[in-house]
Amino acid sequence: MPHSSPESNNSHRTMQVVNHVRALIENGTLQPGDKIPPERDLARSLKISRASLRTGIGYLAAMGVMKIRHGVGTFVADGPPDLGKASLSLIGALHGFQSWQMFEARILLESNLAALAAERGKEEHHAAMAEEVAEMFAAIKSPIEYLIHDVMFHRIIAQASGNPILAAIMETVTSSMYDKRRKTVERATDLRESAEMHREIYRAIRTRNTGEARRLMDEHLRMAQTAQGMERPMERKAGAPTRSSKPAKSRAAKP
Amino acid sequence: MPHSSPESNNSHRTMQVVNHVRALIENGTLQPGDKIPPERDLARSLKISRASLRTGIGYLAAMGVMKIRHGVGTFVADGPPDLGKASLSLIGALHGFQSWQMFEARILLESNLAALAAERGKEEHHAAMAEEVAEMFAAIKSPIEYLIHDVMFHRIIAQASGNPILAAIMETVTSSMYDKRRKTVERATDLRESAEMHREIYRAIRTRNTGEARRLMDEHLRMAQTAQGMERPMERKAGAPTRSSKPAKSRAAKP
DNA sequence: CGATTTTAGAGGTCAGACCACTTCAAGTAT
DNA sequence: ATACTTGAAGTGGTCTGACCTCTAAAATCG
Repeated sequence: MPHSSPESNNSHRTMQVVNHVRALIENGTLQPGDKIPPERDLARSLKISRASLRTGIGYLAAMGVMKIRHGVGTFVADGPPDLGKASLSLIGALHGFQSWQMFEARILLESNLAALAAERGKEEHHAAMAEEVAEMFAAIKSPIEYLIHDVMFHRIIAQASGNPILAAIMETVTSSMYDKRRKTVERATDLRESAEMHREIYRAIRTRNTGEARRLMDEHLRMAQTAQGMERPMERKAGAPTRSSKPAKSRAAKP
Repeated sequence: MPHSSPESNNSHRTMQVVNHVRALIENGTLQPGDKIPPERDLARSLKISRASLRTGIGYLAAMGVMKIRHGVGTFVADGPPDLGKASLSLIGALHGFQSWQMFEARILLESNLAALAAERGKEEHHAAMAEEVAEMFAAIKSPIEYLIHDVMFHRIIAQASGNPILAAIMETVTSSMYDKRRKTVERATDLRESAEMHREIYRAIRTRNTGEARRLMDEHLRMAQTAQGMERPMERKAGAPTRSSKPAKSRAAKP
């Protein structure tokens, strides 16, 4: 399974490291959670300076492919894939992303993910979801703990969708909203009602009612959005937009 | 407007650089396309070594926030935002993303984007789209050039959707498929038919027929998917999945 | 046996020299 | 004059090697 991928930018040595790791990952030598050799050793074996090696590793870490632990070692990332949690936040600042847009993206992604989960979810997923729902009801008194299971529930749905790419995207988007979500949950919204909704969503997915799953998830998230006061603002008639996003001058496709 | 964002990993100095840049971006001092000071100067002004500064800059570059040009300088990224074009490719290799999953994600995103574009698109977008459609018809004989306008057309729709986040995600996904798309287009599919479909999509969006826009985009992309033979494979009854994606737990690394 | 200290190993930072690429202006040939 | 060549300045890329900090596990002490 080839892939080429231009990887336009970056310097020679950096790419050398990235490609080396990529190769190891693709041929199965490196699996999620594995530890890679110490920088000094790896650098020597690749015939490059430790500094350059570090640049490459840093590049991979920035994209969430590697996890560096000071004093311990460098590992291949495991757990739910994401497109680099920090990126959305930075890119967002750069292009002036709005909260309601974040929510819109999340609603769109998750409602469709729920539909896919209803269509393809397996027993193991149903079981895991049921458990999280139960935990939510059990944690109605503890907002912090409730949120953990809430996140888990949505994550399981993403996995159940059978499309890890969409799951990764969702993970990236939701993790960017984690801070605000936490604050909201802490000032005690009606967790009981929230738990009920999750249960309904679970049921729709279990009974493979795709349409209902999508609808319920959509409703659930819109409610959460309202609770955080992040609805899309009124349409402005004219005048300067909050942040112009002009058609972007030429930008010819790559050669 | 604060933002916190945990940014779990990464070392002190790296974050120092990242946050410094982030601050400059957020307070408007740094805008897309701007050039930042030379490494030597910036390093001195931040009171850190050039090596550390470079680590931070590299981190930002990996996420697509900065663009480094050897011998020229380092700039804030401009053009359509993306979540780090390389990341999806790497993460994909790591988690065994399939081509059909990529396409499914793209179809889901773009069909909804088309619907949003139909709902919110402005005259400027309509005009730009019309132009690209015209260019496509004009380039029916030149696959390479056709593709450029094809990409542009979809990109404009993404902009017209009014949600830069979804647009950025789409950009990330589609750019990962660029290679294969190019190969396909080059072995001359019926470009005329393709152009016709784009025109229909354009019309649906212009007339603000959201449902039709979504349907047509969906149809258009499924057709493209079939042309590249990337449909979702038959459902397997039982046995081991191509790549298990179990709930993911511990992290253990064995020395 | 349990708490504390030591130590080995891994990543983080630093300093300064030198290499490679881009630009662009001065110089030279036609 | 015009066009090609050359060279210097500026900027990112890489290298070396020493030293710092953090973690985890082994050694030691109470």
